[in-house]
Formats: sequence, C-alpha cells, structure tokens
Amino acid sequence: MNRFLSHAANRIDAKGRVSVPSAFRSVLSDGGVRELYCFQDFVFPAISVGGPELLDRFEKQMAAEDPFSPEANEMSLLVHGGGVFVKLDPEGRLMVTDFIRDFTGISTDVMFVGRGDYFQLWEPQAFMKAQAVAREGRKSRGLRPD
Amino acid sequence: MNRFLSHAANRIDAKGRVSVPSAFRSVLSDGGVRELYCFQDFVFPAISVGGPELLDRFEKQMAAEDPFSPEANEMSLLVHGGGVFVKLDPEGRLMVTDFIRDFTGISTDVMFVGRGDYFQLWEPQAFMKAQAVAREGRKSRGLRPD
DNA sequence: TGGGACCATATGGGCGTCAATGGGATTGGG
DNA sequence: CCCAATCCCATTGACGCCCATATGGTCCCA
Repeated sequence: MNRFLSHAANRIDAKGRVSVPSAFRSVLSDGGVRELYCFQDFVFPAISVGGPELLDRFEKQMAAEDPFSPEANEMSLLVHGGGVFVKLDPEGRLMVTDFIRDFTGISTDVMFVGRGDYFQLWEPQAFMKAQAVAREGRKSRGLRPD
Repeated sequence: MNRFLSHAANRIDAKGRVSVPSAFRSVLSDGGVRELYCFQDFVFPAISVGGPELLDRFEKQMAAEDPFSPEANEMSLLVHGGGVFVKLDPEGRLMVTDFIRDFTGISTDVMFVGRGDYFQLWEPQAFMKAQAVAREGRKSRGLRPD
C-alpha cells in the first residue's frame, strides 16, 4: 500500500496537536517524506497535504488550462502563495494551526481523508456531509462497481 | 465455486467481531486475498466488500474521465476517501466498525450477501425487506425469471 | 435405519503489542 | 526573560493473535 486511502478521525490534544494515522505515516516514510506541504482545496473546505512533489501535480493541472486565464491565476495564488509547510513530531503528530482551523472549521477533531497521492484534513461532520452529497450525485448517474 | 453466492447471517460477538461465512472465505483464499476493501453501496444501505481489485475497477472509471474535472474529484472523494480496509483475523472474522454500523443499521447480526465477484454486509431485516421489494417490482413489471 | 464418532464452522475469551493520547522537560527564538 | 514549539517518556485502550469450547451436520458402521 503506497498510496493514501481510506479515512480516520483523531482528536486534537490540549497543545493543538493531532496524530497522523499510522497508515498515512508509513506511506510518507516509504516515500522518504518528512516535510509536508499544505494548501486549501479548490472546491471543498479541506486542507490538502502531501510531499513537495504535490506541487508538481497541481502545476500540471494549471498547465492544462490557459496559463493566463483567471482560473489558472487563482490556482497559482492558492498553490504557490497560499501553501504552508508542516513538520511531524517524533510521534507523527502535526500542529493544527489557525490556517487549518479557519478554512476547514476544525475545532476538536480532525478527519484524515486519503486522496490517492495526497491526503486531506476535514472537519469530520463536513466530510460526512460532502460524501453523502457526492454519493447522491453518483446514484443518479449510475456508478456501479461493475 | 469461485464467486460469492447466496447469503448467510452471523452474530457479532462481545468484541464486535463477526465470522465471514466459510463459503466466502474460500473464495477469498482462492484469490489469495487477506486484506479487504469496503465501501458504501450507492443504492442500498449495505457495505460492499471485495479484494483490492474492486478499487482498481473504480480507478479505471476515473481514468476514463478528465482527471481534473469536478466529477473525477468527487469520485476520488468517494473511492479513495470513502473506502475502508479491513483485515480478517486467523479465524476469518472481521471487526464491525462504526463505519459499517452507521451506514447499514447493523447492531447485533450481520447478513452476508453474495454479489458475484464481491459481497455485501446488510442488516438482516433490511435485506429481507429489500429483497421482497425487488421481487414485487419485477412481478409488477411482468418480468420472468431468466 | 438408528446411533455414535468425527469434523468443520462458528463463537467466546485471554493476552501481548502497538498506535493514539496526555503531560512534563528542554530548548530556541523573540 | 518569557512564551511557545519541540522532544521525551508514561499511560491506556484498541486491535491482532492465540487457544478453548460449542454446535450442528455428515459419514460410517452396527
């Protein structure tokens, strides 16, 4: 398992720290990643987190659009200018800063959500709701495992 | 027999574990599967369970779309973030987590339902009812067993 | 054909390990 | 000099692994 999959909720302690789930930590260490890059998601109230190579992914996405379009301009502002670096402590915890809290609504618990080659931080209730909405949309469009 | 067929109900023990029916376990071991991928069904209040190849199937659907489209983003949220991995213990039991209980309504017993190349976890009463409804629907449309 | 031994599955519980969490100590920067 | 971020260590509680028991069905043999 070398990708970020599934989801898990952990509690923030009195110092504002939260444990990254063990499964996600092993993906990171397999990739030799110790410093994480975070920025705001474009559509959801969530913070996206990954190694520095995560920048490449979104630069590709920007390259796919007209580089001078307002959308690409906005993305660059968010990705290049809006990101922050986060370090893990020896136990694999990260600090939940106001940057994270304000954008996501997180207060006491954090939902870690795998997205394949990166993961996200959500307010748990917000994640559940967004997922339910997405599932409803899929139901009407007929997504099946077969 | 290399597919998941028929149905069977088992009880959850005091630790929240339930035995996967022997017939399903042999299908799994024939495929060399020990870690299972689970996700919420898009139509019924049931959890679908299968090997990791179920995930591959979803990802093929995603690959067919524009990887940066809102639809692909939504689908990644469901497939990457919404799925859960569960392990079987040496006796072939799995933990019935809140993820499973909340979505299905399962409390004390689990109905295992074969669906061909995967199987599902249902609250027993809900399964009986859904089956009856499906049967009625076909009858009223004048369909014959085929 | 009936009884009994045998076998496989389902179920119950003890125990060790590891991840998640909490709190004290230390260090470095403002 | 103080505050806060970081490190280190202790606790606990969940989960995985092991072995024991129950239960029901099948097969064999009298």
